[in-house]
Amino acid sequence: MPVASDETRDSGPERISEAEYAVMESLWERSPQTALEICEEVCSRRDWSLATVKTLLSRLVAKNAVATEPDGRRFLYTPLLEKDEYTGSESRRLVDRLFGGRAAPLFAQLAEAEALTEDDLAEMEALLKELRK
Amino acid sequence: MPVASDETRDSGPERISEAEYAVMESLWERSPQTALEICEEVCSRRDWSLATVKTLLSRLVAKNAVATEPDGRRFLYTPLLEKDEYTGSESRRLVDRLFGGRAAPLFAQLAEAEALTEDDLAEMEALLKELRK
DNA sequence: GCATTCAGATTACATCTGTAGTCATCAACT
DNA sequence: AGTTGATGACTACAGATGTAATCTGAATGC
Repeated sequence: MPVASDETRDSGPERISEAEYAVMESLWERSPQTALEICEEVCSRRDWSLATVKTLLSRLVAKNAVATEPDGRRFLYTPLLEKDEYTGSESRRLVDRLFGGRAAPLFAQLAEAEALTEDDLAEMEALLKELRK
Repeated sequence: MPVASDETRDSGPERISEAEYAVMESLWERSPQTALEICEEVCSRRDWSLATVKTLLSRLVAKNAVATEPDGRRFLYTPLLEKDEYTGSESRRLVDRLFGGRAAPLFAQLAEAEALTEDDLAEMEALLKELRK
């Protein structure tokens, strides 16, 4: 029997690192963008060089998190990974890892740390009411 | 003016990695414990060798997250970093990074992902009521 | 007292991450 | 057409992490 055509496995979306996330944020804000445009937005904030952004972009492309489209001799980058998809899976990871999958203790934790604003409370109340309907 | 006595800086508790966290979990569950006892609890679950646990323990000691106390020729390990301290700071990190410091969108996210159980909802309602008093 | 054994300490090593520098290429300007 | 500048590709390199194997010294069994 022939060797199965491997190397096509996806094994779930690869995780993206914190630095890579900064690049994604820029792309979620506006896309497509060139490497230079992204750098203009994030390089000063993070004190990065353009080269750093380019490296992060190629890693993101390798991870299938952003797509490239040629535009003359440069590339336009577009996010493939959606922001909600990312924040959702990271949030679930945290809840699973730290709170055994239960969200309530996380909430209690944030309350104790006084990390909940008045607005948060109001929004969450509204959300709860909505979920209960 | 003399050079400030540096090298005593703490610069905040060092972050602990995911593998290290597994060891901390065991110690939070019960402490003090020996390296072997910890391994008995986590090695099978994570498919680790005792050597791995020992490495992680020394890194945790270096990071000031656990304390050692000699017991004959081996050590008893005790957590220095409290569980709440850790989960609290990790939770805040996530909220800051992904949701601009606002907790409400995190809950919206979890709700959308159907990561909220009935119990969670009830507990959160109770907690909200409590916070509002 | 000497061999065995059981710690912790030291060393190993591949991968991932942060952060760039350098190379090769292609278009554009003079 | 040759030089210059802009771009992505390739290379670099240190520190963190995952995952151990090996070394070393002390306790213990004869």
